[in-house]
Amino acid sequence: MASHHQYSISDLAREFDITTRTIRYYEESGMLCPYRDGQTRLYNEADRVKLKLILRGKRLGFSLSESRELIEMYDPDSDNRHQINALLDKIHKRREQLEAQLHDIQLMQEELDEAEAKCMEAFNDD
Amino acid sequence: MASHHQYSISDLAREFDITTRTIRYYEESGMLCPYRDGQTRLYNEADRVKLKLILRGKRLGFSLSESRELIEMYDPDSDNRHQINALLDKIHKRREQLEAQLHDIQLMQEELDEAEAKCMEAFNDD
DNA sequence: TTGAACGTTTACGTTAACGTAAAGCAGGCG
DNA sequence: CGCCTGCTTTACGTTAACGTAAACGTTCAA
Repeated sequence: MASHHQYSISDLAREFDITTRTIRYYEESGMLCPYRDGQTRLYNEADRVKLKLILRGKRLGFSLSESRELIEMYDPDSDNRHQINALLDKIHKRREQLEAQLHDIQLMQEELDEAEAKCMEAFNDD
Repeated sequence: MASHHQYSISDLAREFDITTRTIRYYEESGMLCPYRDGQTRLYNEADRVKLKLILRGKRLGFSLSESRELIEMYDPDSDNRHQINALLDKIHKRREQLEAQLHDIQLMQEELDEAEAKCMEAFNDD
């Protein structure tokens, strides 16, 4: 059912507005392992999604290794109970972090409201 | 109206769970300039709030200089229209960033729900 | 009075996340 | 054929945000 797209490294670089160096660096760090046609890297849809997740993690302030942990949760290689419990624990902690972050964002948004109002006010005082 | 508290550098370090080096580094970067009693730094409530803002910015994935920009918006030194317009522009852009970030968080929360469900499922399959 | 417990400065070290430059191979085109 | 475009590798450089160590000055309780 479709979506057997192939992407070159610069296709992805263009789409996500990053450099090819960045993509290769993510591969160096073991976060991507594209198929090779000879020397040339060929990326499929799964690779593309992974890259997207990495970049979203980055926007959320996660380090690469933190993002890797998150992404590894979706890999179907969890085989024993101990692993699964560790994963559930990670999920729980991550969720707490996100909620704290949500709170931070709400606070900052309120303050942006105030700051904006203050600017407007200063604008009318002449 | 009180709140003329004084804090030592390690008071703040303890409260926010960071090192004194970190606090001094923020001063080096021009984000804090505490009162001095001789050589010794003495921080007041305003300094404490500033530090809190810096750390919140950090949790939100902002660099120090980005946080500085945000904090400077609250300093009452904006004197001309050009400045104010620039500030309003910054506020607008920051708000867009925050909304994108909110979206990212929501997505990630949904995925955490799914991941958790998947784990639970694997847990029941025995 | 001495020795912890706090503070200070100066200065070099470290890590993550790339940037950048050099040198080279593969394919298409005028 | 020569050149351009796009890919590759290797490898050293860079910046932010501190860590860490050395050497020194207070203060205060035993």
